[in-house]
Amino acid sequence: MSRPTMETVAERAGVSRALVSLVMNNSSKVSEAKRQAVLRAAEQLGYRPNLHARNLAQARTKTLGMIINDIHNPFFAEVVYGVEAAADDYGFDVLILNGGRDAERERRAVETHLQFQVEALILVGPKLDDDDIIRASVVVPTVVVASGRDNPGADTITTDEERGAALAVQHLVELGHTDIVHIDGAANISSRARSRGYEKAMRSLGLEPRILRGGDDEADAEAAIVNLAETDSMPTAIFAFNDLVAAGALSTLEAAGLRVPDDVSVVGYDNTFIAELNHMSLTTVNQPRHQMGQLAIRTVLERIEDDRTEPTRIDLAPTLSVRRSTAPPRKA
Amino acid sequence: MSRPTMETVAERAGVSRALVSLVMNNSSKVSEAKRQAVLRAAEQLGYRPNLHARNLAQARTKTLGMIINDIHNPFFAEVVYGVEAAADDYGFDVLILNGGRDAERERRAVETHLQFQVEALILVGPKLDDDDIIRASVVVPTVVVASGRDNPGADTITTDEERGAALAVQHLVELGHTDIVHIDGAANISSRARSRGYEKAMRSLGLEPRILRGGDDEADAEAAIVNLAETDSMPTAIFAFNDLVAAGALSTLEAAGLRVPDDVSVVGYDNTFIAELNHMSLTTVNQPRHQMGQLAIRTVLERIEDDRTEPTRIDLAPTLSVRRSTAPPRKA
DNA sequence: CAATTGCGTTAGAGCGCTCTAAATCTTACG
DNA sequence: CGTAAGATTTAGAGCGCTCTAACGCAATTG
Repeated sequence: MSRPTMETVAERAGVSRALVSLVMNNSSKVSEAKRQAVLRAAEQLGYRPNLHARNLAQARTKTLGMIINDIHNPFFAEVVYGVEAAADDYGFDVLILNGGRDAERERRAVETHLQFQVEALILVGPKLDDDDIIRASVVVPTVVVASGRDNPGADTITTDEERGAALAVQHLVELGHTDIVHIDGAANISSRARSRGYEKAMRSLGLEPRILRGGDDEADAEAAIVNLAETDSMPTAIFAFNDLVAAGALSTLEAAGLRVPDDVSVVGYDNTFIAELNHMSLTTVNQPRHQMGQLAIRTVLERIEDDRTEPTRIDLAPTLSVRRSTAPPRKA
Repeated sequence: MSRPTMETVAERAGVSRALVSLVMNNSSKVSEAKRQAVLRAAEQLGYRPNLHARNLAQARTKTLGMIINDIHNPFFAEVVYGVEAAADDYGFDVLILNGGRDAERERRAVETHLQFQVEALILVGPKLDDDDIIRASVVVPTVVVASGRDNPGADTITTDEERGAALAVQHLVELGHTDIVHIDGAANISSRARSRGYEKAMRSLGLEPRILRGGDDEADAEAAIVNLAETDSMPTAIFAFNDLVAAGALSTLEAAGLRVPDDVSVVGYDNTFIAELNHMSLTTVNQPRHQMGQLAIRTVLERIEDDRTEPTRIDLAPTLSVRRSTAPPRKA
């Protein structure tokens, strides 16, 4: 037997459907007596408002759609918490769909969200290309978080990744390193900015940049370092594209008999869970993820409620989390 | 200006609303000419069906609600992928809500899902208590994944955690260990079964169990091991409640000058991302998470489509993933 | 005491869609 | 050429809710 409706509750409480509606939206213009009667009836029947009906009638949903690049990645989880905290404050529900590291899946997720009439779209580290994002942002306010680039049409929340890379270089140089290699993120979306930041920082300090092609996992790091050991000289410090690559560097270096940080210092990027593990204890560049999530909501709400129309771009400052994977070079 | 509706599309295509509906549900009884006309009109207008209206009219949503204990935890991510893959196969959308390690939040998430009229609830590692789960399962088919216990009213997908613990013990004993300590999960939901498995396995092999109070993070492991070093004797092997505790053990042991696995072997549980990192390379008990997710969907669909009513309980077999954190004891 | 005010309540239309039953149009056949 | 059988198409009710306008009634006022 199907779920009770407002009609059912109204009957049981001996009032009209409209009155039940008022109670459910706790309107002030309902007598205490009737309010109680309605609440009691609802309770007894296990009544729950049907959001679909409400959304239809109200022509708004108070719902936001979020798409996460990959739930596997704890980097994004922190952003999600920021988003949820802020959305709660404003009384919005957040529906999460998993992109699964696949642009096609993300495209379908956008479609699903739009069909659910979400009032805004929050894309966390999207794989989508500019056209996809433009197409979405025409329909509904869209904010892109942590994509590492500008997104036409949409609002953007990023951190300054060039600056993040510069922080890493500075830290190593201050420790006394001069021979610092960068393992980049290959085709990864943020790779460009980080490499550029590394290169600029090195040059501005009068050092020669050395960039190796990496990727975004441990194996990529291994390949890069093996290559380094065989055909090139081993540097005193490595700045990796992200924490996972840094982790790969750690194990590959130790397998080669080199100690971190005694022989080689390693810096990661993102300050994920991995970096925090005592056993890894990676010095790494931190992005204020929670804050990024919160700002995403604020930004998007400015469009919904205050109908702002010009795109916004917020670029936050990264910081460095120093741990035990960096130290002065041996022969310094 | 608001989004186009079926009415708009119908007008533009010069047909009735009903016909547009047929096309949108790609019914076979529509002439090719009209189908094209409708599709073209829809395309031009950027029409998207309104799911709320559809759900209302159909009195079903083809949507499942999933609640994840904590998106931070990559253990659950794999389950999510299993769930999504299976749901895709059956044409269901899966809405994800984050429990945030908080029973109250989960309760609200259940409520939200029910108001969205989801056809089933998938609870992954829920914090909810039995009553909450019963309450939910009365309204809608509910399946609990990886809760480590039976859940009245709901279907359950678990792995045999006692057996998992036994696998760990067996492995260590086969390597030659006899002095094996277990650091438990304290109040953690799965702690009981794992400890029991450890204890039984030890006794059945004629060994004396030693259980230390742990917890579920690195610090808990550290406390336990410091305690071990100071007031008790160091064993040759440690079986930790989970991978994170094992990671804590790793770093604490090394900080104390002990080498893993040369001096002490360490086994974790869950085969998370951490265990896989080369630099950790933890031997650990693996749960078939992807499969658990898939089975969750199958199970719940049996209720929705084949209206099964008796509760199901599926208990999968864990396996052991042997890596480099275990080896024969030094003096063997 | 009739008229006014205001509070609490309700009737009824409408949100965008599906679905049944009925209408219309083709086509085929005697 | 008339008619039955299909094939397409459409009208219209209804899903559960909100919202506007109006209603009933008691309290207030001149």
